[in-house]
Amino acid sequence: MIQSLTDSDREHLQEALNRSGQKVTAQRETVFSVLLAERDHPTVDEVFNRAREAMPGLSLATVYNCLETFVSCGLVRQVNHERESTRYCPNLAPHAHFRDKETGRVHDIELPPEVIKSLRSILPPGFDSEVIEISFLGRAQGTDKNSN
Amino acid sequence: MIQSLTDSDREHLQEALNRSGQKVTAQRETVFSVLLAERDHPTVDEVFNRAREAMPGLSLATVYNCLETFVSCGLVRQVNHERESTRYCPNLAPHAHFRDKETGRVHDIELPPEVIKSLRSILPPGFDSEVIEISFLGRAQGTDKNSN
DNA sequence: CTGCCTGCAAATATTTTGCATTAAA
DNA sequence: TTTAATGCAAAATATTTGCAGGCAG
Repeated sequence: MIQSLTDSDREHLQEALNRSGQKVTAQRETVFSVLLAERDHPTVDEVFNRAREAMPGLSLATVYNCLETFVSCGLVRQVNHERESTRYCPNLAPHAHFRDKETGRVHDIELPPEVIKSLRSILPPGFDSEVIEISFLGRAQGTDKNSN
Repeated sequence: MIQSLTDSDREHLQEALNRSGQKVTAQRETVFSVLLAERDHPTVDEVFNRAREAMPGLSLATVYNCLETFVSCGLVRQVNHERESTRYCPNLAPHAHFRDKETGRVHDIELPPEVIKSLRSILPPGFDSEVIEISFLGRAQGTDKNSN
């Protein structure tokens, strides 16, 4: 069951959309609420299926549109894992991803500033990077709850 | 123009395939030589087109098969970049990737052991990772030659 | 020989696009 | 009212699969 947005999340969405001259729509609210509900980095298709529960008429193309919009206004990040479809993640704090080989589940791993700094330091002169994507692949024992 | 494998590279291929009970075929040699020739992390389709120059009858499905085989026996790594097709890279030394937003070109960035160590150290207990993928996205000035 | 591999074609899967309609601001 | 977003269907991409015949070991 997808719950609707809290006032605070709705404001967050509205502000980000307005900032880049985009409109708040019911579809965008629904898709955004799906991303916030379960922090499991769903694929487009997973988002589509979950969102349709709350909004049966919703189309797949609209889900693609919404996700692209969210990425473009910085509400959501795309994550690619090897041989996997693109996944989406509303956690904007700097973090790495850990994909469990067994379960396929994707966990967020906190990324301390000094690690980011040491990573940036390996770039040769002339290389300037805004985005760093870090993915681990392996096994996670114990943890069976959503990370974030 | 794709040159055929050096003896040393051919041995390398042969050994890796044998080790996992796979066979050396002309197609596999061709595909492997394509990967070694230009270190630009080509997509499947790019590999296909280049390989066909040397071997016109080659089929796309075979290229997919070959690449999967190479990945499975550790000859080649897959690289995924955001919103891009999977790319392939025969550089097995630990390294990060840097994708230039302007040119689309993918550079390899050397990854010092201490940086790898600091990355592993951020994993919570119970998380065990064999593979770390690090991608930078940004702009690279100057460098216009293949990195590797 | 024997089993793995190739090539083909068809099936899936994924993502994008054009356009008429609808809805937000 | 004006501009942007949705929904649909079709197209474009990307990847996988089944299977008959071919070839490496």
